Amino acid sequence: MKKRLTLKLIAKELDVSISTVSKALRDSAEISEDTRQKIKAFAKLYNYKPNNIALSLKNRKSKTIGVIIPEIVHHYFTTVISGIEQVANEKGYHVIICTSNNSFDKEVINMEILANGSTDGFILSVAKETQQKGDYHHLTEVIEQGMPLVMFDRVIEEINCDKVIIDDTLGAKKAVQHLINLGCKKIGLISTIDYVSVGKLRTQGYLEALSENNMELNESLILKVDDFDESEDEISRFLSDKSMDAVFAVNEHFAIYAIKAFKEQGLDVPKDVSVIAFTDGELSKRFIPSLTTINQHGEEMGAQAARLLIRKLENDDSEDEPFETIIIETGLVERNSTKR
Amino acid sequence: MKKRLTLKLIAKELDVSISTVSKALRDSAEISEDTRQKIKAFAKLYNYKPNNIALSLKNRKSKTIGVIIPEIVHHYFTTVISGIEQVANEKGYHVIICTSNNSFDKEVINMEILANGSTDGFILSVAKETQQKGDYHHLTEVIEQGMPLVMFDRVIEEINCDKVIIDDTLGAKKAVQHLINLGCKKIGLISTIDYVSVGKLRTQGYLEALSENNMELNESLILKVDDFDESEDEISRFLSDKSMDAVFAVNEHFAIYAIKAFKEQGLDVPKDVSVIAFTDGELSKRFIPSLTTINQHGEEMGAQAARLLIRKLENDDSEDEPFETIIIETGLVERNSTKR
DNA sequence: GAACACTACGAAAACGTTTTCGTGTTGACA
DNA sequence: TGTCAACACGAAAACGTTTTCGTAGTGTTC
Repeated sequence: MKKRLTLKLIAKELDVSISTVSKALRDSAEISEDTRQKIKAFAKLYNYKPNNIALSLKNRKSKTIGVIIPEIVHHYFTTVISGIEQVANEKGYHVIICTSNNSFDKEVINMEILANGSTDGFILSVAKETQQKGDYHHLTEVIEQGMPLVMFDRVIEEINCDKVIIDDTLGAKKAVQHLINLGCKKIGLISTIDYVSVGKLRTQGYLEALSENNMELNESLILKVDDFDESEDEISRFLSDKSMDAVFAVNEHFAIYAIKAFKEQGLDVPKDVSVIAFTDGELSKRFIPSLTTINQHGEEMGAQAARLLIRKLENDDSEDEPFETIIIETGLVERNSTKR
Repeated sequence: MKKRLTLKLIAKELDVSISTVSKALRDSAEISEDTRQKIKAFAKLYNYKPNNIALSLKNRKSKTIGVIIPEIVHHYFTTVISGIEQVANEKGYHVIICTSNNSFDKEVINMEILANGSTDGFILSVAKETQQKGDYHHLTEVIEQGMPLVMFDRVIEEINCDKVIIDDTLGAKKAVQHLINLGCKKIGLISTIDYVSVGKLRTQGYLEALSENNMELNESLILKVDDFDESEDEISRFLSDKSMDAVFAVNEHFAIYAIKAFKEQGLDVPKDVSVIAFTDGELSKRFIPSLTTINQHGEEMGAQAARLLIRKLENDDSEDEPFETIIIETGLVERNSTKR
């Protein structure tokens, strides 16, 4: 097992001082051409690489971004991470990822650990439990310590920091407007209960689209799924006697259950009924029929979040710079679950 | 912006020496009950947390595991990460994730950066390009430096280190055996070209299953997909005139294309033909019909890899301990794409 | 009262860097 | 010959810890 080369070792070997070695390697003018060459040659030969930890301690920055997400086994979050990683690496940062598993405690602990020097700033999507609990002390604490924080997707209004979100309401409106443009008259909504913020916002988009088109609101066409595990049955029952010509679902899974239910009723998607979903994942692409969806552009969201964070990190007087909220445009991806 | 509390600051505030503070906080018997209480109270009040970077430098360990994977937007890898994270966190480690994007260069760079103190060891699934190139100098280098390395999934035979893999051949055999048990006589195979190792191994499992059951090998029932992007058409053509009663596909996507093609031929899955896939992902669960699959147990693979790595990290004389290769059992998940 | 053992604390080194400042050696110049 | 600047380098502090060792001060023992 070879020992890692340090400045000290090089200095001893070449019979100069540590400072000389350090300066030579950084091309300081203080060092003569001769010794500089000698030292650099030696360092290269034995593959010297400075110790990141020592540098971090010295510079009081780790060049590392901490990312905390509710869960990693989730296509959308991986696209966000992918976006974060790309711009982070480009700018010489690396990325530590922790999952909170939607647990408040784990979120707090992860933040505390990473805040103790491991990380220069955070990119975070809060855990469901945190949202419900309304306890944000861990967030305010890191902010008070001067660590920049960027929240994305699931953000907390009250916290004063940079944010990157999508316009859920507008996205939902887009989806429903698309259905209306196709000539659909009786459009159902499959959403989640309102305390899940996205459920609420997307429901609002649905309502706005209807009202803007002077279409009557029919409450019986709205389902708010309570228990995810029971959703398949719930949806099937909900769809059984409504004779809709279109459905907007707030996620892929609900859309697929809807299609399944329609099939069982002998209805064809998209001939008899159109289905559109929020969230564009692997499932949407491959399903038969493939799903028309609203794309959340996760990768761009990650990229923007990283850019925002790094800007704060590299700007010394960022203190008094105002916080930004970037809204990522959603996109309509037309596929085969809606008629043309 | 509050400044972070350090031992030095506490010492100054309480008019004792830094060493006294350090010792008091670690409950050293050298310190009198009185001062110990006083210091601990103060530290708690102002929420002192030791600086991880300083500890890393001092202890020459970072308590961090570096994970390098080919891509993160991939359900299987996220399950592995999830497993790694669970056992890592449990044992007080955190996890840095980097993606190589299947690029050799990025894999090398990531390893070099992380190896400079940021990380105590690696868990790695090599990039495709690395596999093709056959250049493993970055792997041997970190090993020589005494950093433990655990490879998973896509491993390199020649590298001497701990490994966690699944038995692709056995898994494939299981799948085909299942089809045979169901009474299928004419079983097709949709695989990848042989230089993708999993394609080769799974093909071998298919062959073994046939021969063990004394079934004749019919080369025309084997498709080796060359170009992933063209695979849909390729599969559709391949399936058009073979009148098989079952197909084993080496991944979800191929299986789905197969089902699509059968449908277009007017065949029903699973009534007329059974389809089974390797890799159990989101897609398999939700597709209609849902897919019978071979599950690779990614989470367990990650957990085992982490356990292996941490054992090496915590064992001082791990030098001469032999390397292990753990084989994760594959499981058969019966769903609706195979008849009962 | 001398010798000794505790007790409770502080000084300093170490981890691997960077950077400021000090200094010995040259050569030029008056 | 004395003064001074330029050059090339080294010593030391600093980042925040832990740990070893040294040592005042106190109390015990014969």
